[in-house]
Amino acid sequence: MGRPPCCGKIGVKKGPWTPEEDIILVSYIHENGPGNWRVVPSNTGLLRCSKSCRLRWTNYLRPGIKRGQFTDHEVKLIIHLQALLGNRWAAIASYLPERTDNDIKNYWNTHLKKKLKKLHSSQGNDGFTKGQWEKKLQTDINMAKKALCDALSIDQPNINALQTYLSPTHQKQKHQIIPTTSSSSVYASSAENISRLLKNWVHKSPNSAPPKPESHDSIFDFESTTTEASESTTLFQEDLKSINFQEQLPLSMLESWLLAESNSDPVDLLN
DNA sequence: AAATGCGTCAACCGCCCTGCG
DNA sequence: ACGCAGGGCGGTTGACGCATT
Repeated sequence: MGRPPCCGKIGVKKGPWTPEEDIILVSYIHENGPGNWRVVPSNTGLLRCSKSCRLRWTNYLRPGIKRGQFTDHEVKLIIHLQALLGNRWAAIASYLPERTDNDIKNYWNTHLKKKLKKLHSSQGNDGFTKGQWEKKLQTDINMAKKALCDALSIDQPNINALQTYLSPTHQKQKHQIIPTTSSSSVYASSAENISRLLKNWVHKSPNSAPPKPESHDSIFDFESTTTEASESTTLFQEDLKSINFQEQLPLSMLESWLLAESNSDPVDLLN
């Protein structure tokens, strides 16, 4: 038997929050800050369970939440991140700080999932473009998975594997299908780690230009500079050893990997 | 105008993880 | 080492509003 639900107590209110309840909760958090949700109902007099209060705050009342229509950019990001991370909505939401995981999850379930399914089913009939985009995306994901997983083994051949993936010449191999051997969750944690390392790696280069998030080439040009290849590899290895599993894949890197090579736009395809 | 269907999204449920005693 | 409780997260539900018949 599992634990009884936290909201199972008699007298605990369920359902939509009223404006009055919202005001009480917001003013309490304004004074005391978020956290220690256990004491919130008793301290505020709200007939809600602590979990409900936390959810209301994080999903609706918290400052900085953007509501309403998702922009094309946000939609692109969600599609790509979902492909990379799977249904890890909290992780995906960390790339869209103004959106909540609940919002993104709802948007995916109500808007994108259906459209992508439709797109997928129509792929066989017409669209070379649609198929081409999906194929590219899948290929890139598979290559990234393999290169990053290999690189995390921290030996020289595997470092080379990652560098190969990151190099401009990789683009010429982009239609090569590499079988997926790892789960998306394994890849996700690897990506988070590798991100910081890649970022630092670029910054440490004495002659490299500052990284431009918009430019996919500005990042990759650096490691094509052969005179620094040896030093770079050393730095790269040092960074690999100091991997922090809590770090996040930089948005610029993600976009560079996944968007720069796509001629067709997934958002357009969904319209 | 009423009935029905469908889409949307806030909120809930239940499982898992983590910290603490 | 163990159990408990709180918090986090993903999946699901159900109320609501709009569109269609």
